[in-house]
Amino acid sequence: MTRWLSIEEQAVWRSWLVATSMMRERLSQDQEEGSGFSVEEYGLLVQLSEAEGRRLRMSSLAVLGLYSRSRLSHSISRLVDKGWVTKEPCDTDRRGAWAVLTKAGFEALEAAAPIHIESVREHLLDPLTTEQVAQLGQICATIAEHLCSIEGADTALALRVMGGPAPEPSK
Amino acid sequence: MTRWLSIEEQAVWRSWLVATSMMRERLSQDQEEGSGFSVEEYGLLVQLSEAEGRRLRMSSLAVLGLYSRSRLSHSISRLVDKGWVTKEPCDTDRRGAWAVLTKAGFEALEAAAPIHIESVREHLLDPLTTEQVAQLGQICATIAEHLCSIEGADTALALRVMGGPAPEPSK
DNA sequence: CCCAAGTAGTTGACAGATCAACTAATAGGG
DNA sequence: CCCTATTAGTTGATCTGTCAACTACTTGGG
Repeated sequence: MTRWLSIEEQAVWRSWLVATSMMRERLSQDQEEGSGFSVEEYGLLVQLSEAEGRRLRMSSLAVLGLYSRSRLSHSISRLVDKGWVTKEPCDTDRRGAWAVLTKAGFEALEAAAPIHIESVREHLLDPLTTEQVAQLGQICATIAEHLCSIEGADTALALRVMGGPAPEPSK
Repeated sequence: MTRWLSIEEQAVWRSWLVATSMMRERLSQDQEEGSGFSVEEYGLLVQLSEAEGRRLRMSSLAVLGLYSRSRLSHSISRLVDKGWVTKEPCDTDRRGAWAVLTKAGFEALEAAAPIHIESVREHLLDPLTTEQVAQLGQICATIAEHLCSIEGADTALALRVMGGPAPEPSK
């Protein structure tokens, strides 16, 4: 027995679709015009830049960046080619590998950040009232938490930045 | 002079990123498991199904579905191969082409709809309070409208379903 | 009536993402 | 200590999306 969407719910859903997809596209566009990398790569570099020693194990980075292992592997290879990242073997687990942000990578990130931020402000935060921004934060956090609770436990790691202290890494 | 994001703003932005990307992924997964097509294809078929005569000119469909011409052309070819859609020449403009939903396409859509709806409810609507759903609708509509106003005029067409009567098509 | 400019749509080359299969190393129960 | 199950990461085939170039048709000014 399908519980169909009411007109209002449909409207909410469609505006969600339009807003998220247009926002994603606009961000990509702004980003790629200014800096040499895509929004996705930007996200990875940010994660690395915030990590201790500007390095993360591949699998942690995959979780934090919501990447599949395979996608990450391919992406990182490209970043290595561009010189933003290097890979180092892991002493304590010889299967493992560290992805390490290079100096050049960090500088590229610093250069790109203002463009990114400006785009976020202009297209997401500025058009909303302060109250709406707060509501949006609450709403997205709820949705994200709900989705995390469904998936594997450690996906929740991706939320660690979203408030509260960082949970202990799972390994 | 970059106006950096406050901690709270950062949290909002990141939860937006996580929520939108996880939501998209989950929806794809639920969808593809049950029906034979992707969320994107689903969107196109819905647009066709709602149009008069279950047909749309390629360019209108591109606007409504937020597709580039090229992407649409490729996607429609695939849908034609699968038998969900056919293409018909346009009498009044011999450059033009109609994308027409087939009977099989409509049936596939009907079969997929409950899965789609269920996923939207479960992951987006249900975890939120009624009030939050309303807020989210308002927020997304604002963002979408803002983005539309930046881009070309006719992108606004994509919003026609979001409430209010349909504006006159631009041509 | 003609010609330039614009529009509709397609195409093919390329970049990025997904998927399944693979190697290599660790972990843990007997 | 071994043997299986699990985890880390990579690879290559395939699919989808993007971009720029292209054909074909329409439109509107002179």
